[in-house]
Amino acid sequence: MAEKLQIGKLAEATGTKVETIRWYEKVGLIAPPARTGGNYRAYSPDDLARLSFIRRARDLGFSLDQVRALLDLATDPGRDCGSVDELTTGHLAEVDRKIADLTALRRELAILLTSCRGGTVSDCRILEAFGPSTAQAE
Amino acid sequence: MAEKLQIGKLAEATGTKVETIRWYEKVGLIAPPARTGGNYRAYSPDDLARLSFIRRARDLGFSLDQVRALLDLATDPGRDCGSVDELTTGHLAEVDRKIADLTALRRELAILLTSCRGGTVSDCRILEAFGPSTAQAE
DNA sequence: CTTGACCCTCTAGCGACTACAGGGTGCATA
DNA sequence: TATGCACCCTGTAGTCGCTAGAGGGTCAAG
Repeated sequence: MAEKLQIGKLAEATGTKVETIRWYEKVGLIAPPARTGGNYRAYSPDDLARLSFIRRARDLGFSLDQVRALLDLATDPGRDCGSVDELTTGHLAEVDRKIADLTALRRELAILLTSCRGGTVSDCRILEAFGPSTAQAE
Repeated sequence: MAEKLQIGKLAEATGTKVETIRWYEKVGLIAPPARTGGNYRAYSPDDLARLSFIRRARDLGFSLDQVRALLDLATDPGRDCGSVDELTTGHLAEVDRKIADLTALRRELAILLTSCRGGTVSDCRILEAFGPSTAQAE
């Protein structure tokens, strides 16, 4: 048997919080590990590899459902690699869409900011841009 | 007295879902409106203006807490406009950070994709990039 | 008098965690 | 042996900004 890791060590090794690991177990992303006599979770190097995979995919912005799909693909070596490419391409498109949205937002905010010349709220051009009648009693 | 709006009309006029309006009321973003005999919410044009303000700010990506702050500022005409500028500047910086993060992500994903040459999962370069030992039994 | 569109309250769910509260374990040190 | 401390356990509730549903009431038209 290979050496076992306590949850804290696994957390440290993968840059994950302990609670997050327990949560991944709860939602079925990692299997419930063996337990010690004192009921501590005891993880194997395989668990370390799986969690590293998960974290890497999460860092790349994949959702947990997408991670699940990637794990399924990864554990089935005969499967067509095209599915992985597809998933990644879809995710890339999503990221592109978010960047475009944020860039449009950024432009609007920048325009708003150029209109601020100080003074009081009553003649604030930023607030003006928010609606026809901004000031209103509570 | 000005004409009153039912919640559905207010929703339509502001592009908001009915449930969202009730939720804004619950979290104190808009005041509980008058009620009709049948216990229906009856909104004034002032409410319409306030909700429009809220939606506009939300569309610009401000959080509800930030919207609350903006509303507080907007209802206090003597206040220094600089606070509004500050809030907006901070938000813009946040948006810039998100764009930078997503752009870095995008680059990584694009690199990953160029490495896919088809074939089976066992020699998939994308999955390889996810960890030292990707394939693992459940 | 019934149909249908609208409204009401209350509760639970989404994603992906995070943060307790209230306890047990294991090891070192006095 | 006692005690302190770091670590672990379970379970629940909170975060953000809604969204969806159950189970009912209101109102105007046909």
